Amino acid sequence: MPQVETVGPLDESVGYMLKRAATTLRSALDATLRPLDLSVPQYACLELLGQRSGLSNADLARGAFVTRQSMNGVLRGLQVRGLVTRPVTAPSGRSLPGQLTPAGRRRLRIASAKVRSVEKQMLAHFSPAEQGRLCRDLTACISALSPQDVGGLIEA
Amino acid sequence: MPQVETVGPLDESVGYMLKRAATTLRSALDATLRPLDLSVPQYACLELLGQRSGLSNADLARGAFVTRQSMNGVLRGLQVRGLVTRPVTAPSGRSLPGQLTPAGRRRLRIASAKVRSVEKQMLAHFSPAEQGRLCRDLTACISALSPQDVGGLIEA
DNA sequence: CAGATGTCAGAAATACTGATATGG
DNA sequence: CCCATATCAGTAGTTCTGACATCT
Repeated sequence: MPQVETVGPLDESVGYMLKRAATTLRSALDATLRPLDLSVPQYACLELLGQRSGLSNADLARGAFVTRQSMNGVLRGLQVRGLVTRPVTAPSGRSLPGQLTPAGRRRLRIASAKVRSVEKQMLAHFSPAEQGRLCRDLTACISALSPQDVGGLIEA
Repeated sequence: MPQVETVGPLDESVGYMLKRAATTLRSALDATLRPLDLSVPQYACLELLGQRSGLSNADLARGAFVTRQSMNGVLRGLQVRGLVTRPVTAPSGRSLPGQLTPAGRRRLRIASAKVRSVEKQMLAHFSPAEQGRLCRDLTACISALSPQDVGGLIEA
């Protein structure tokens, strides 16, 4: 049983390790949020609304890395449970600004603490400086792959 | 239009940036592999078999971060297209060791080059030393969250 | 007009759960 | 007996694609 844990070229691939790390974190978050009856996208939605009230469905979808359709379902679930409210008619344009209810705020506070605890465990052996460095490294990876910065060829 | 790109607490969350980076990379890989008629899991499967011939379906599923059921479908697709072969009867136990066909090896060579190119773009502004450091950082994140290393509480 | 949004629909891939059977 | 494997089935959530209407 090779276990695939063998040291090979893939273990030196940043892309592969990036995927592994993201998958591992996702699993840990799933397990942590399950007792709160929240999926990761649902938690992300609450967190986004907690940090900026009035975000639309499309805003939340981008922020949670899901499609508008999926976020629509997520929002419906949160509304049914009374954690989020959205006006039935758009105050301007077509966007429906979402908002946390008091219950939503309470649930978010608990979930947020558990999520921070998982992140703390993940970064247990990192100094604050190293955490900031890792964050900047990841940001650099993102911008280097972003469409507007195809400058890899232009500003080479 | 808030755009969600605003600088907020989430931008300092390693977990959030990890997810963003993984999503961005996934999109870039999707676009790169599309012309080759390969999905990311399919490419991962070929890459794994290229580096270690004879991996079973379960091995490949673990290596590509998908369930055994999904990898089963992936493998079927690759077999139908003549890129991978698997024996119909297990030589020992129940595992069916997969293997690349000559056509599979050719396809992998092309795909692997394109994937490396994407990774190179992602790490354009990283020195080799910084790449190694990022890889080690990600590895540290993974092991800190892994079940066997719940030592966060034990070796605290 | 272009662009963003909300919404609907269908096809496809995937995950999750549970169950079965086989082999080490 | 325990564990890993392969496989099948059903349910659900997600993505992708395309389309349409509304509003700025």
